[in-house]
Amino acid sequence: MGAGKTKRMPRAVREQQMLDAAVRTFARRGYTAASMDEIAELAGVSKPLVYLYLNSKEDLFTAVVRREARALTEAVRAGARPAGQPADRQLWNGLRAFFTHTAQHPDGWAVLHLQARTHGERFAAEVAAARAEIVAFVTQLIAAAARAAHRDPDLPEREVAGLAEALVGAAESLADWAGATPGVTARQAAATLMNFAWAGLDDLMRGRPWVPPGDESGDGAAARAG
Amino acid sequence: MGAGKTKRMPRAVREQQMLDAAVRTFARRGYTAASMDEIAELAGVSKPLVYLYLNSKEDLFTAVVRREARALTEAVRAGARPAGQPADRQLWNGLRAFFTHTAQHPDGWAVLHLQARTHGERFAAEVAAARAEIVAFVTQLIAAAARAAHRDPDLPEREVAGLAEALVGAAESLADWAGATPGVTARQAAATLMNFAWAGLDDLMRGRPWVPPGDESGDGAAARAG
Amino acid sequence: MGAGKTKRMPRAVREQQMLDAAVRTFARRGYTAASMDEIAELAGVSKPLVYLYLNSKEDLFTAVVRREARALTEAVRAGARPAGQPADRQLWNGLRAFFTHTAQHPDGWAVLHLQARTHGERFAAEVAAARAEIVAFVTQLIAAAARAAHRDPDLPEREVAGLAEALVGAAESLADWAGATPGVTARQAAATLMNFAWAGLDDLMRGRPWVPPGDESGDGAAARAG
Amino acid sequence: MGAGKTKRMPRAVREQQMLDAAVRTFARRGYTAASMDEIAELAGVSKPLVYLYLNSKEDLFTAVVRREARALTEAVRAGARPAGQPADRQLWNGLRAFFTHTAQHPDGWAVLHLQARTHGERFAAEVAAARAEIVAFVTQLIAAAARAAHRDPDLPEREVAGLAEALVGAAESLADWAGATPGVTARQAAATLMNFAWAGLDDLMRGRPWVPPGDESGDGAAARAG
DNA sequence: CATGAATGAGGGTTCATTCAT
DNA sequence: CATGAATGAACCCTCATTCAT
Repeated sequence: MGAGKTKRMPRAVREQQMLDAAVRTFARRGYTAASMDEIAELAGVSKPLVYLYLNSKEDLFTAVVRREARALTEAVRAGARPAGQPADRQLWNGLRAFFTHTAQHPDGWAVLHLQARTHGERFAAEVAAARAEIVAFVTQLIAAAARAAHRDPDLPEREVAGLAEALVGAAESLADWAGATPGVTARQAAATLMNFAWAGLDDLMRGRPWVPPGDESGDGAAARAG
Repeated sequence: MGAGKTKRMPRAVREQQMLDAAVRTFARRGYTAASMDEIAELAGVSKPLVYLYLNSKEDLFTAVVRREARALTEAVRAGARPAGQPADRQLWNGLRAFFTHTAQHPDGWAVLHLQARTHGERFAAEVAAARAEIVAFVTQLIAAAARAAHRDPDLPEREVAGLAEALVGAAESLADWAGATPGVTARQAAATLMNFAWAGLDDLMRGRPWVPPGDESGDGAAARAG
Repeated sequence: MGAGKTKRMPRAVREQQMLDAAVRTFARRGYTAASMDEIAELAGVSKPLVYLYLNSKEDLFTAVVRREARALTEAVRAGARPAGQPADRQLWNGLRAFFTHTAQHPDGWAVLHLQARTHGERFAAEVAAARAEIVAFVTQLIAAAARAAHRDPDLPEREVAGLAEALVGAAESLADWAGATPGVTARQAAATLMNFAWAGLDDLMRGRPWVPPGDESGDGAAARAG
Repeated sequence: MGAGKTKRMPRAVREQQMLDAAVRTFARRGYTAASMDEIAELAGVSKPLVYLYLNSKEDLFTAVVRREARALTEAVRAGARPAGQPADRQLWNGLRAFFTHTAQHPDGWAVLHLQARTHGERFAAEVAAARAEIVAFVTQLIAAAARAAHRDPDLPEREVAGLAEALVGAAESLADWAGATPGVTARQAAATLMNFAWAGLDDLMRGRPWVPPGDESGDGAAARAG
């Protein structure tokens, strides 16, 4: 019953183990400094097996990026469902899912946010596609909110794109911050960002925070927003 | 008197040439792919001289990061001066300086934002220190604004820190976006961010944008906000 | 009943299939570049079976060389039979058999002539043995011809050995040449070599070619010689 | 005065040392089995230096082949000069040069004759070009002899090509034989081949050998031909 | 200080080969 | 005997770094 060198596992399982080891190693060492030897050892297999299944360091990294990107976008999509709700509520739910996921998968987040963008066009394109998906989602939320407020004629497309970029960038930064600051929950990070983005600093200063909806799927207390 | 090999320049000048070549090479190739040979050649000096002045690749990269970080923080600080103005005005000026600087020094920005964070703790710490300085500045602006609105008792320190993080992250993201989107000026990026951060999406949707102050230090027309 | 995976063949048959695949692969890829995977796949068997029957890549190659060498010497011996005929006739028949065999088994010839001599002493020795056999046969033909012409006292043994070497080398070279030159038949190659070796260039120049015997075992017309 | 690690040699010298080591290693081990480590060690330098000067294993082998091929063809060309002499005399001189060179450079000969033809089209083409040059030379000699004997109308071009191939093949084979048989001189090998090729076996048997011209450049005694 | 010779150390990649099922 | 998981051992190649001239 000991866990001494478990052997002969099906390929799919071994592959996931390798990807797990790779995420961790790439996150900690960086793409270049991470050696295939280290990844193989951490995965508990020999190097040739890694090559047999994943072909090359580049392919391995691509597989890692793809897996982590998909997991993140899936989490956000699932969190923001269903589509019918008001824009701020969808955003609130999506952000909570985002911060929860990045908090639970810090290595994956580091690979996506730091490593994948700096080591070759191929990887950058992979992660850019996933990010574009999220930016598009936010863009659409903003446009929906504008429609709901009968505001669309005056918001040029590029301005909306800039706002979405700003919001996503703020979220990414807060994810790093929450990861580095002990005691900050996903809910708190989301609340801070909703206040910032939805209410704005001026309203915040005047004591008019954004108020989270009474949610039923949450983890207990309502977010303390300011 | 010919324009052949320029000779015998003071050490400080030679060093700046090396750093210039290094920024460019590190930005284009990435830290690992950049070779000392290429940097020396681009700087127009011999490789041993690079080692004599900068000691090692790691030290060279550190020097580059330090120089670029200092230049960026200096630019922002200078832009936000003098200290007495209203918080939104200081922020507006600081952001314009930030976007102007990143637009004019894309290689330096790439090194700081992409390379330095992904190649070892030492470099990451270096750039984190500079970033912390800017975050502190923004934090203090928000606190000042809160005080001005008699709001401080209810804004916990951590919340302010989170807001500052969000704002800085949004700015970084917009800097990338502006760099990649032709036709977006520093002023437009700053205006978009001020709208987003100061007025908030809800106000924006209702047609209540943040209005830039008639500025005297600016480069011409008032920002078109919204 | 279906034509699916043919099963349960006797060991001898399976082994020949493996050797067939191996000759082809070794000839096309070369000894080192040929992979056991490719050979097994081409043979339609699993890799472990190859190892079960042939032990190792080295043994497999040795078996291939041995089989092809034996086939070639057998063909030449059979062609030159019966022993009683005049030397030039035996040589003529043996050469025709040689060129016919190399033309019909180009992969085997390539393995023997190119691969086996360049990948280790062990293989070189194997093919050298077979070659020595043919050289010995030619040597004996020359000695017989000398005896028939009452010439032996003056032909030292080493000289005869050299002549046999020259003749065999010329044949090998012509086999390559015939294989690479479209339209050259085995009979023509043999005729060219008989002219060269038996008549000699000087006689050829003077219009005195060697004339092939009216043969009864041949494939039709008499050789056009010159 | 000891030969302890001589250092800092000019590039041209080091390159020749590397090529020397490479010829030897490639000849003994074969292209694939020869490791760059072994070559570097035999050359008395570190592996990176080999790569710095010769770029890659493939390039190194190409350089070796080119150098050895050029040396061989140069030797033959020089031996056969001047062009005005009778064909058999030119051939005789060329052959002596050929056997002398192959005897003095057995490793180079092995690389050209065995290794270069079996390890990739690129190398094969390189050596084929050199061989074609020699074949062309022989072809022209035969044609000249035919013209001198008023024999050209009846010797088709392909037949001449075949004869040249046969002669060159015989020479190659005799070079191997002479290299492997102690006591066989270049002169003896050349005499054997001249007898074989020029006089022909039939004449030889009848006691009519080809007689070497009284040469003045030779190494002493006249060739004992038969 | 330029030039260029020189290397230690390590990383990616590939096979022949074996064993459990 | 097929299948496919698994590895030991090498090999090619590169680069930061140093030293003599």
